[in-house]
Amino acid sequence: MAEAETKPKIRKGRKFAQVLDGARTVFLRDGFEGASVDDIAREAGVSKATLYSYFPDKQLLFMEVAKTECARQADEAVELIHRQAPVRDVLRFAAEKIIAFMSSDFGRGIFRICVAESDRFPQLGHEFYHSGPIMVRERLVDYLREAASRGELVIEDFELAADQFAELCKADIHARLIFGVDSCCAPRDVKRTIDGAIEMFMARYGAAR
Amino acid sequence: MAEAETKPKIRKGRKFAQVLDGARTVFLRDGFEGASVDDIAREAGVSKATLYSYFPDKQLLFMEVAKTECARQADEAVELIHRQAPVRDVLRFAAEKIIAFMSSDFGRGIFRICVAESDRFPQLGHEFYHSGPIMVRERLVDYLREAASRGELVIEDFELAADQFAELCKADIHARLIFGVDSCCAPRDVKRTIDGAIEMFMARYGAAR
DNA sequence: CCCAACATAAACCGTGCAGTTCAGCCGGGG
DNA sequence: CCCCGGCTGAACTGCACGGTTTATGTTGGG
Repeated sequence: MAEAETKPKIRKGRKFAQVLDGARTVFLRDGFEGASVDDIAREAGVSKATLYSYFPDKQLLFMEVAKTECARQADEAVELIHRQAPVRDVLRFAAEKIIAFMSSDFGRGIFRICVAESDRFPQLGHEFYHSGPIMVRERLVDYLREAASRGELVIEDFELAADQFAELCKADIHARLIFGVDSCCAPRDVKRTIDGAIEMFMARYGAAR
Repeated sequence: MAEAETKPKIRKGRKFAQVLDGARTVFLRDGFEGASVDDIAREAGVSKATLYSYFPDKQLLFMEVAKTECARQADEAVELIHRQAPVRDVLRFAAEKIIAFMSSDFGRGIFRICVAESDRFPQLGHEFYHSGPIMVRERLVDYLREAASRGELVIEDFELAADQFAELCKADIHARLIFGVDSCCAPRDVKRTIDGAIEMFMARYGAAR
């Protein structure tokens, strides 16, 4: 699944990863327009000529970085769940993961850049959506199905329930992060949001107690 | 509240609004970096010289547009609520308003640009946050307080409850809009999200029936 | 009718950036 | 020892853009 290896457009070689890494850093920091190829080459510790020997142009390089990062994002999401613990514990674990991701520099960076560039690069938005939100939803749905079959939850629309939970985890926090109001999110606020999300979710979907 | 009129930095004049309008269009379409001053002048039907006679530079023009648009956004939010209707109806009304805004070209545009530029222009993120999400929260909190005092709802943390509801309205829809997957949101999906949000909110905060 | 203030189009300047070229350097394999 | 391919850095091209200037209208008030 990972390697098609047959793409004709991009050469490989010793410093390939180096270039990609530098590009990652700079694009995530400065966005597509903001990043200069010279910056990227410097950051990567590579000459511009070398960079252009690997990638035909800035756009392709950017798309390659974006794709790689989306894949990485997906990896992060995969190890989300699959537990037999009490529902509330599993939900808390998932919530913490979700919030940790969106608080991280990486999470914020890739989100920002995808939002900003997703109409200049339509497939980028698509890629991000499927490797992020959709991935989370799928993991969550898997778990919810199990829990429901054990009679711990009562859910009709699993996709919706999953989306709702993920959304609840963002309450207050996501906006503050994105728009940079008091950049660091106090653990107190995080706990409040998580507790709130779990409480709400259980009130709606918890088996009648 | 609207006019301080004492700002020394920006001249007024006949074509002031024209310029601002053109800038609005182009910035919302192309972002800050993407927009060229020539484009803006052309769009505004004004010469570049005229434009620069009103605004000292691109940044100031941008901030002025952004501030204006944030204010507009706030206006949209204000007429949200204050009703005596059944809770579910009021919530549905609010949800429709929220979704309508974020589906609109204007809503998507300003969100995108604020996300993209909020670290180049820190006060922009701040402005957007306060004239958007915070505004909605305040209206919602006002209403929730009333409803709670009438015994129709039982809520401890009103701000959290308001944020949660607003967040629930985004489920699935927001991401799809932002990242441009099947750009138009089917009314069916909207209804599903709204119904889901209301159901969840009432399950959590509805007075014991 | 004229003058002053404002508007316009167009040329212009400096800068920064994507992308190219080239002369040279390094390391490894014949 | 030499050759060859990858790498380097630095210079260079072309272009687009932010911002300024200029020479020419256009308008409206005294």
